[in-house]
Amino acid sequence: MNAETEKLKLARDEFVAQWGALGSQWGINRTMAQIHALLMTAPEPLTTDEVMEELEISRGNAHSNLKELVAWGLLRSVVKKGERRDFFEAEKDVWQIFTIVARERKRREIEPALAILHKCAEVSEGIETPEGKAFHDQMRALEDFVGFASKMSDRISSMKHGFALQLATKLLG
Amino acid sequence: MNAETEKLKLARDEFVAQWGALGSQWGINRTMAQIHALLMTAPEPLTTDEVMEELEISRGNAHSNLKELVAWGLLRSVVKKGERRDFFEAEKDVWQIFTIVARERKRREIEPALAILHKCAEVSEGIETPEGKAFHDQMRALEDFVGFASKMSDRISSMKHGFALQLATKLLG
DNA sequence: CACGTTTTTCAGTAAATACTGAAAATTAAG
DNA sequence: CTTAATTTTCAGTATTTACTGAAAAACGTG
Repeated sequence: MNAETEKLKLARDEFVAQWGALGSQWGINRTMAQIHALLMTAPEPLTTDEVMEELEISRGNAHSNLKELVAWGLLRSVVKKGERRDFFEAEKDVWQIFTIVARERKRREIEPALAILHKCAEVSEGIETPEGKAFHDQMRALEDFVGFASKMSDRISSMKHGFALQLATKLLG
Repeated sequence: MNAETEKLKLARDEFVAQWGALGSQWGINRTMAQIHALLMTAPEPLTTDEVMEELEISRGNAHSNLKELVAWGLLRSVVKKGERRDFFEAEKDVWQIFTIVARERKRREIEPALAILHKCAEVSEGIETPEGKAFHDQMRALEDFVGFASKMSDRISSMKHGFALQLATKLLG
């Protein structure tokens, strides 16, 4: 292996390791983030066994995290002609990755929050004590804000990359 | 206790419990989210002992999570005249809460990611193999996007609530 | 359908994270 | 300085979450 290939391997290993560590900060588990990093920087789709070997993890672990990533839409499973095994490839387009993550976070974080806030605003409607009014108002304010953020997220996610960029540039200017 | 007060207590307990459960989905621990919910809906600042009693948690637990929330800027510790104990009150303004959370997430999630991406783009600069070029390009694309998102976050967070709302409304219209 | 290959499941275990409770440190007031 | 109130620390423990490895199921081929 020549010097350049060696250098690339080191950089890529670094990326995989660090991206995995970052995953913990986000709600994502380390292995899942590592697999994502590995496949985002893989020239070709990989099999489960290749992922297992590269990251030194068990089959069960590789399998469940690959499935999870496919469920998110961050990976696709592809079939190669004359091959029985599944291959996995990552979505590499940054705007696509962003919209997928935004949509998933909305589903898992925003929508449940909205449901709670709505219910609490509902049941505290019409309580006449000052404390009751304050609670109700606080729930409504939170509900309105989160609902608004949710709509924003949808709008931006459904934009074409170029349009979002143009709009954002205007915002930053 | 009359019917209305009872109803409010139930609604508030529900909110605290559910907000805590949601916390897990985010990277935040359950107790921290519960304390935040409790104080966001408290008519008056509370002491550590009151938080302990309300949530049935230990002193150590209450203490460390209160400190963490103060560090985030989501709680303030206030002194009452003639009282030795610390009281804690929550920031209740939704726009303030949003900017605090956005700033903290940026610091903990975006900035470390940027550092990694920048370093990996750096060290893979100039590798002449196709794989090296592809890796470098991917790192740059990610770095650019994340850097851009970071700037956007700053801009929006530093806006006045009214202005952000107005701008967003235009965006949604 | 029988057999090798690949995927999926899951009970048991390991690792990471959060919590308790009591002791130590700090603070304020006489 | 002494004492009592309060805050902080932290070793030990509990809980949650993630991982392993092997067995079972599903798949595809002759």
